[in-house]
Amino acid sequence: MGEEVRITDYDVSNDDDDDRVSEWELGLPTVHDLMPLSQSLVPAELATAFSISPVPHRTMIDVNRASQNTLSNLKKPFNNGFSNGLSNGFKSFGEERADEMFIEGEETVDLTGDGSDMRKLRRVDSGGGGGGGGGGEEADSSTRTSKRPRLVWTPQLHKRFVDVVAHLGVKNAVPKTIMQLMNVEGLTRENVASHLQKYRLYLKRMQGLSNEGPSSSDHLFASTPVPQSLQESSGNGNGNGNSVQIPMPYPPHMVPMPYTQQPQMVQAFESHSHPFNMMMHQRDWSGNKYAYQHRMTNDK
DNA sequence: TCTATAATAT
DNA sequence: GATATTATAG
Repeated sequence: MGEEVRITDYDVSNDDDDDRVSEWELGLPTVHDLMPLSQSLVPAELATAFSISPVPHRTMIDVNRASQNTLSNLKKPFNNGFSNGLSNGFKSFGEERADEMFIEGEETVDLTGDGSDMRKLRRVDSGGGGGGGGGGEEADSSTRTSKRPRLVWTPQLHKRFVDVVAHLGVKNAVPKTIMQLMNVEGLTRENVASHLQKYRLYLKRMQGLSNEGPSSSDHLFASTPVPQSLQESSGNGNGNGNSVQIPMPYPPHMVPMPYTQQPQMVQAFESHSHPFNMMMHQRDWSGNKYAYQHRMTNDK
C-alpha cells in the first residue's frame, strides 16, 4: 500500500507508429528515414566502462534494407537463417521510437518516495536466477544452470507481438511463426507461446464483454489496442490478400529497456552476455516509469 | 501447438 | 495474501 503506484506515463497506446510503419513500407525516404533511429541507449560513460562499442546510427533506410534481408531469410525454406541470419551487423539497436520510449534515462521516478530503490535488490543470478516457473526444478545446480532470466513483456515488445499476430491473422499465428516475424533476438518460441496463450485468453474475454474496455487487470494488453484484423474472423490466409498487409518481418531490433546504472546490469552482462538480457527481468527498472507491471488491485 | 498449472514477481 | 505474469509439463 505504501506504493499504489499507478504509472500511466508510458503511453504506447495511442499515437502509434502505424504511420511510421507504412512509411518504411512504402520505401519512401521520409524525414524519419534520415534521422538516427535511436539515441544512445547507453550513456557514453557506461559504454566506456563496460567496453560497449557504440552502435552506429541507423536510419530507417538501414532498417528497411535489413528488413528485406531478413525477409529473404525468412523465405528460404529452412536455412535456419535465424540465429545466423541476423548477423548482418544488426545485433541490437533501439527501435524506431526509442526517442519517444526511452526519454528520460534519468527518469527513475522515485516511486517509493523515500528514495530507496534499493529496497528491491535481490538475488541477481545465483544459478536459480529469475528463471523460474514450472514444475519440478532442481532448484539449484548452481554450476551451469544459467537459466534464462524471466522475460518481461514490455509494451513495446508486446506491440511487436500484436502487430505480428494481427498481420498473420489469428489462425496463422502460431508461436514459431510469430517468433520469427517478431525478429527479436533471444526471444524463444516458448516465450511467444506463453504470451500467445495469454493473449488469446485476453481476446476471448474481450469478445465476451464485447463492449467493455479491457479490464484493469489487462494492463499490458490494454496498452496495445486490438487491431481490427483480430476483432473478428481475420483469417487472412497466406494466399488471400484480402486485408491490408504490413510487411512483416519487423526491422531487426530489440526493444531495449532503459538503461540502468545499477550494478545488477553489469552482472547481467557478464553472467548471461545475452543480447536479450536487456529485457530479461533483473528487476531493476521496477523503480522507474517502466514498472508497468504494477497491478492495480481495484477490481476485487 | 495448445492448455493447464507450477513458480515467481509485485 | 492476492493477483498478475511467465515458464514449463503434459
